[in-house]
Amino acid sequence: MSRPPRETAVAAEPKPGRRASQRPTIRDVSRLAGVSRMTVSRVLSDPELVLPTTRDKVLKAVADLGYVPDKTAGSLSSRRTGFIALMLPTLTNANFAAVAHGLTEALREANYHLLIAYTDYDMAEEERQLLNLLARRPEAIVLTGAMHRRNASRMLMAADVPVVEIADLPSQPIEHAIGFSNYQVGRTAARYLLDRGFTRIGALAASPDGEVTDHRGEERMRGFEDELRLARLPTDAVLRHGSAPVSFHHGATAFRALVEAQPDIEAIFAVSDLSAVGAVMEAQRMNIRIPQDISIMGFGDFEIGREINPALTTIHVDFRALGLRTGKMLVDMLASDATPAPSVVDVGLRIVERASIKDR
Amino acid sequence: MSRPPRETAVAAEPKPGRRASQRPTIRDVSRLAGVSRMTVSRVLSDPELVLPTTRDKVLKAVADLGYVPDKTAGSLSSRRTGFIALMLPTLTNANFAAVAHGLTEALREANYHLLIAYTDYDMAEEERQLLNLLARRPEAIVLTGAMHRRNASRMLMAADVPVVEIADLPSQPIEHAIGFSNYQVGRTAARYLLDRGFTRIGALAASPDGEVTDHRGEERMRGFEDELRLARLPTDAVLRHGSAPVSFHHGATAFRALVEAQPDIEAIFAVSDLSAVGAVMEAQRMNIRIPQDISIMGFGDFEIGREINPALTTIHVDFRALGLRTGKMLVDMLASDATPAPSVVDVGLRIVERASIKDR
DNA sequence: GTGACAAATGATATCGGTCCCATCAAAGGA
DNA sequence: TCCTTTGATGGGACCGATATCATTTGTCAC
Repeated sequence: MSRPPRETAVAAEPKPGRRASQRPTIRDVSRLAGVSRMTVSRVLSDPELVLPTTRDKVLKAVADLGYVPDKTAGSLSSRRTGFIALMLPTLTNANFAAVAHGLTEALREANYHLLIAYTDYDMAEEERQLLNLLARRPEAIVLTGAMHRRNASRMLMAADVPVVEIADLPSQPIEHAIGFSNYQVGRTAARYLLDRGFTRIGALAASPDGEVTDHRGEERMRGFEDELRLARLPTDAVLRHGSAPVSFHHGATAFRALVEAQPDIEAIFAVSDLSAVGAVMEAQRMNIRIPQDISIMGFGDFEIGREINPALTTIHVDFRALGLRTGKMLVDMLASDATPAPSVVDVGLRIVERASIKDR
Repeated sequence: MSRPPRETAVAAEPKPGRRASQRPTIRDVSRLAGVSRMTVSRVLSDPELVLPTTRDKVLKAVADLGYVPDKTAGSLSSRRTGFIALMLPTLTNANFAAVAHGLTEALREANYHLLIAYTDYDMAEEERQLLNLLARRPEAIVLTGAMHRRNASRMLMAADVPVVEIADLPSQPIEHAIGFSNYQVGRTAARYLLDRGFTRIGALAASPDGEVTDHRGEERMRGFEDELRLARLPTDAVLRHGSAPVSFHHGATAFRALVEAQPDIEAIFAVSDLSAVGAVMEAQRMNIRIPQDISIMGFGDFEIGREINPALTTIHVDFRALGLRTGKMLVDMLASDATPAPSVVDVGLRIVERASIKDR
């Protein structure tokens, strides 16, 4: 019984193992170049180790095939994913975006890639996102804001991953922290207004009872109120209005509400430049002169504050530098596999005096 | 010769293979629960397949160990990374951030994670970032802006990954496109001003010769100039000033330069609301009344435009919806493994009439 | 009771790289 | 000359999951 005739010279059929992908692997490159897989791997990760002749053969094969190494496989094998995780409240805030930019820049040359997640100021979401991030096995994790659920903290301790908390100075840091004290921001703002002789002082913030809470903003308000109280001034003009996160519109409506409730108000600190700018715009519409009638200061030094009329006095924190610094620290830390002692760095803050506070 | 005595009852020493990590693996869970690894895997990915009793045993073991599955390993095995790559010019632009938000939201329930890279408007960087992204084996890749280097396009074609270009309508889409025509934005803006009877019409944009180029902004200007020319109007008041990307400050300085060069200017289109708002602020400082003396319109409908005085007339594109829509399309596409025909969707644009254009 | 079929679980190969160690050739030293 | 050292390359195990198929157990009809 003769076997049914088969085409001769069939190309070696791919084994029907799993569904075959078209993408070339390191094995294809090695075959084409006539070297072992290890040699290909070396050419791509540490070319010095390979003879120039061999290297060129390999690089040609790589180019011919359009080979792009699979970092998923590489990560699994080397136990280094090259990911740094970053958790933010939101991306739609220029200062948080600046943190991400600074981080990216610092990580770029060391060839780490940022893995961004954001919580929309929702703690439950933070916990979920944290799991997602951890599952990707980042080599370090950067958190914004110092308020975490118990569970989240536990997960982090267990994960055996360097943790850096930024943009705040937690009273009980998980490990490293690079930031500034939001509480001090509030106190500094109040002090600044007190030093200028204002006595009817108010503030614009979000209500902490909303669906979401901006804990960092709340800290600023706490500091602000404390400083007022120390000066034996009332805090009844500290307005919690609307829900977090604040916005230009928030500032506008809150300003109107505050002025209507407290017509004799002299100076206002807004929890964010966003609110402060909105307040200035509303003041224009209400024919209230800034700073002659009311002085306003904000926090965050957003670009728009420099451009409005009058330019906004604010408290500046260099968020991009914060990101850069954090990135540099991580790169150093991950390069030397020593585990440095937990550190807390205060990058400080700076009042930027512009024209929205009355000279007196 | 007797063997040296050894401790009895040593806990099974971990084989000294590679440096051992402390993190529990699926194997640890399976041992603790007394089931196979496969059963653990099923409990975590498709619990319906497992008997409730077994499931509970496994979940308890998972909780006791604090086990977090390693998606790197899972991705390699299943050939599904759960990553969607997103390439943006920058994160520090509210509209691009909104795209990222919309995308994230649409992808969340299908459990995809966004992998963000950005180029800072630099084409060489785009190419580098593209390689980084591709190496992570995303299941789809979303690009912003339709201008790519030859090489980048080739890499994408070869990568065998669904590609969606957004926020523009490329003349030669790589595959799918969801966006709007920046050229039409420019024409629409010019038409709007022409219809209102303005004849001395100018524009504020960045110089295309700088280190970085905003091709999407350039397209808007091209459309704007074309429409002016069709109306037989000069384009000499279309000012290219400073370098991309534009900012509030750019708008302020460009406005001053334009007004000084063309004192009789009646109406101005700014390539972005950022410039337009900066221009309005500079006008206030110059005691030029908007819109009585000069009318201004922008593009992008940024939040600040709603709040300034006068409120800014602008061209609105719903970037968040754009992201959402893209995400939904991808989720559908990846769920059915059919390869849909390349599609191009124009989400259109809308003029938002506010107070910065003079009624005449 | 028995066979057919479904449900639950397990064994093993595999994904695509890198780690570790072995091998071999060439160079240098005694 | 022979041994040691160094440099270049290769072989095979392994990273930690999942895909696939096999096996076991349970259910139901006849």
